[in-house]
Amino acid sequence: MARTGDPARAVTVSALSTLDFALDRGSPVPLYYQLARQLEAAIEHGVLTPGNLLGNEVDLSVRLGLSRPTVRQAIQSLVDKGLLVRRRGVGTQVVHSQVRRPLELSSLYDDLEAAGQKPGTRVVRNEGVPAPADVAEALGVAEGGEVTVLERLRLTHGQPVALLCNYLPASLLDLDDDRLESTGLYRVMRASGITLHSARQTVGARTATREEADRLDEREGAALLTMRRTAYDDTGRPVEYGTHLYRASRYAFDFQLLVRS
Amino acid sequence: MARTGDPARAVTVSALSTLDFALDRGSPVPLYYQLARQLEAAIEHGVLTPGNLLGNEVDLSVRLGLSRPTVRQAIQSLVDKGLLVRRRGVGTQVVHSQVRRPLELSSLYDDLEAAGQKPGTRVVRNEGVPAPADVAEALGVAEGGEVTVLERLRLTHGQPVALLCNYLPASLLDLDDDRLESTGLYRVMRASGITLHSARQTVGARTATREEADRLDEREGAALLTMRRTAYDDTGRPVEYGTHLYRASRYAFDFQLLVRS
DNA sequence: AAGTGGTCTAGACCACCGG
DNA sequence: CGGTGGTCTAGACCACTTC
Repeated sequence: MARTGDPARAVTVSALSTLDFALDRGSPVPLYYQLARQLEAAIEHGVLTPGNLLGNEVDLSVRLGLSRPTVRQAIQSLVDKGLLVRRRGVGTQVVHSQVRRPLELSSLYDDLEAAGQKPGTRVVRNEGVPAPADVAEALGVAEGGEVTVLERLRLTHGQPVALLCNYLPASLLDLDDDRLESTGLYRVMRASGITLHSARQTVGARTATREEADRLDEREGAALLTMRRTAYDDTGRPVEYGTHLYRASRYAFDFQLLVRS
Repeated sequence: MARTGDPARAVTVSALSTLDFALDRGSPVPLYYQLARQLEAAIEHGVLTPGNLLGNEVDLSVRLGLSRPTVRQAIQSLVDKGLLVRRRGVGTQVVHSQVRRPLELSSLYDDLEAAGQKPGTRVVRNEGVPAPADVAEALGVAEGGEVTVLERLRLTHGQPVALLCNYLPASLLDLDDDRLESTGLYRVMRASGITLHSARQTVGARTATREEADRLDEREGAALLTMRRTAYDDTGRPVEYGTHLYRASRYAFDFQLLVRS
């Protein structure tokens, strides 16, 4: 990031002009997406460093042989990700940022795997039951109507991390114990053609009861993180309702947020 | 053209064709934004109900006297908010959804106010101190360099809800105790021209120490929600680092998430 | 085959920022 | 003032879904 001794330059000009981008018009991948990915990679690898100006859109589009709207679409997608900031009359620059993990619908399995923890799962229960009142309301089914209940114990290094209890509309999909023990619920759902769209979560805390403490290998009265979630597919239909218990001594939720402007 | 009276139609045609939108070309408000707001209002007020098809973009643009890209820009902004879903070859429809609160950089003050709780604040501490190691790292200043420390007790109905400890770079802004007691920290920062851009949060839980219990009016060993956060402005500069403690019996975090597709 | 959204072009004018 | 991004137009062709 050699801040040169040139006293007149407050902001370094980017090395973008020396970069060459490989755009393949024959590819089914959209041009704006190809460009966005390559810009992102350049930022990731430090070719474009924080504070660098990106150069104006018109020049860039001419150099790349693209129209300006297409270049804008690429840039906009990175702005939406929080990697770039645009200022009218100034230009587009790379944001300084220590961490860039996006906020996603948190899947405990994926989180643990990303942390290199090799998660394990023990399916404790997997059967059809009449829906209790809270479940019926969350899933939009009649109280007492059949739903699938799924109870799992999540482990890392052989130690319990969380107790997961999920309810799904009956006959939504086949929940094979073996598949559930080798991956996360959301992956099983996605593989069955269910596209998650949104979810509502509530995160709280409470102390462990005697029974919970036993199952999680904690002491009675230990602090637990609680999470209640309803997830919806892209038609707005509820596809999952769950209440989860996490050992606070071994797990915390980690978010990266972008402020809507 | 209009759908024939085929009774076997699964999806109702929207009332959009009977709606009239008022677009003011003289206004400084962008046309796509005017349209987006009016579509959003129509959804909000139930004029466009979940499952309704929106009608194709070309017709809509002709009817409104706008170009298709402009109409698309309006629709896209609502798709990004999770209100609409587009399917190639099918159309654009309103998403069924019980709740539509977006996830935002959670400000406790705003959250409580939105819940009609009339939050109160007692500023316990507000002074310059040498930065401890964790604060120095989070804010990107030298260890022992001066930072402003702010400790506040947040109340509703005269009862403590949370104990907030925040650190800010010294001389970032004037923190007037009176203003802090009448509103939230983020509002004070915004009013000082600081535009928040992103934040990283970690949410966990633990049991209350004797002293914490006293200050929060809880019992020793009660479950507390913990939150650690670093917030950045749009240049990527850290502007705030905080560690917060919430009474789990009186507060929980509530999120609405959209899945990136 | 017909209809939809997805992508792309080659221009245009405007609003804002800096010197 | 010149340069930047912000907005807008009027077309075009393609990919996908449904009938």
